[in-house]
Amino acid sequence: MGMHTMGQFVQAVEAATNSDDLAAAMVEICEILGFQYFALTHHVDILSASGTAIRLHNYPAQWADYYDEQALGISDPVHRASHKTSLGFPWSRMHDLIALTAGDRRVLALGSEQGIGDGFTVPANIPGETLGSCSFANGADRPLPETMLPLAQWAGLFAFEGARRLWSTRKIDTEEEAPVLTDRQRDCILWAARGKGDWEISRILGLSEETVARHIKQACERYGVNKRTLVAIRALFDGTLTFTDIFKR
Amino acid sequence: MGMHTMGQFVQAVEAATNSDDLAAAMVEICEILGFQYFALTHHVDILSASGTAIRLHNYPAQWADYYDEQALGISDPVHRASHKTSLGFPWSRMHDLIALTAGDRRVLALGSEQGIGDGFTVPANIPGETLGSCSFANGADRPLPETMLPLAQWAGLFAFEGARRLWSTRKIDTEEEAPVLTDRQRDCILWAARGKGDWEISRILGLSEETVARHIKQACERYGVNKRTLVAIRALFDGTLTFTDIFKR
DNA sequence: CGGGATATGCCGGAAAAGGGGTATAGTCAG
DNA sequence: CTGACTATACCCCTTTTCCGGCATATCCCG
Repeated sequence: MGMHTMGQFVQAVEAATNSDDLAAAMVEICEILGFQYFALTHHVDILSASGTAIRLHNYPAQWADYYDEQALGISDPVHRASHKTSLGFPWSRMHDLIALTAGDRRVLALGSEQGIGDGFTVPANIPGETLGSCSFANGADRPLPETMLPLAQWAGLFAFEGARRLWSTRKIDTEEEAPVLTDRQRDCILWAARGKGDWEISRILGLSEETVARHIKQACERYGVNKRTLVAIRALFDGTLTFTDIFKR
Repeated sequence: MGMHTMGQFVQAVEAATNSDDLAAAMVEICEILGFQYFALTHHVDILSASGTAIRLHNYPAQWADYYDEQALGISDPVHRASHKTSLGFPWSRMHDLIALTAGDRRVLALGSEQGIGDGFTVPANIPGETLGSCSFANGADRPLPETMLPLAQWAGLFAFEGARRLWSTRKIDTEEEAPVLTDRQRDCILWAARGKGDWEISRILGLSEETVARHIKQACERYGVNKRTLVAIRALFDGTLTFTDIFKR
């Protein structure tokens, strides 16, 4: 196969002006890659996020309905796994990424009954944005097209970018930007995230307790939140802090 | 070309037991894809993050030294752009992602003088982890191998995953078993992570304020911590909560 | 049945965090 | 040089959180 057909996919996605165009391109690329189904989605409870969240798929209607009713979008093991890596993964390897609960296995078994067997999910993680992914899947009787997975990785991300454009999720043109903390603010939030109180932090950083409180307060203002718990989580989410920062040493 | 050579790359990366093995595999895949240089890196100031951060490249030494001295790892326009997307991008398209400052152009021009012309960068963003990327580049006289970019996307991510394994970025969670929270404890921690106070949570869940405080207190005990900020972060880290849970609308 | 875990309520004091000002000094870009 | 931003420090006051203990009702499991 080749780059030729991929070129057509690129053109189709870039030319898409609505979700139907994008869906058509996805159906074609599925054909080429050797998949029956695709699902391009933000990881949210779609019923409560109607409209604003990316959501495009050609799964069997019955499965999609059940999925929405149960609000699986927020607990789906496939989605959880996609938060642990940036590389696409076959569903059969999910247990390398997350611990599967009994409920997870039930969901997977149920999907299998509904005609969704093995699949390949491409994470689409962007710091500070709603997490998303593009999944490709086949019926239980049809194996994954192993050799196509590298191209599926690319096609999935390219399609997700196309969806972001269509849903106007990209923030470059808008004025709102991810808050940037000063070094001191970040230091203080880091120690707060480690569970230290203001007084402890002041000893660690050699500041007065008041100054620590001030830095944390101002960090909260930048994120537009009013609790240090939330500022720490937001900083974690957009990459200002990382788990390794917090737990190391 | 094909999947055959990609298969060898997969084997080489998976078999790698140290960074030299990985570097050798990268050199080979660069050859195949049509690039001279690669850079697999966490986006940090490498001089102050010695040892723990992923960092592997075959850039000209002179450029790398300059880069480190100036601590470009944290302000590099290529890195900033890679925080805005999950899809690999040619450097010539960077301005679609971020606004390039005068300083950015200076860095790019300087790189060009040092033998780094156009390149292709694959973002590797994972929530809660240090942001990273894998870049492929050529000298100024050599154009990007356009048709290879989809495979470069995959190879870059695969290599980054290999690097994460070698640098043991994912190992922290195997130390101790994650405490299990009761449903109510989890509910309360979830709302606390969303920045709600006990009184608000009590209204949301239909409990008394005291009971909410009690659940949170007991959740803290299970994690062996003494602050709600830390319990929320620990729960996020071990998957008891997810960013999607917290930010879902 | 009895023990353990869970969920719920309440009290009170000590400590911490949130929200409002004010002020000085340094840095850096325009 | 000026103005914006940063880092530092202090004050006051209110609200929230933390910590101890106490008490009841449910449910499941052996």
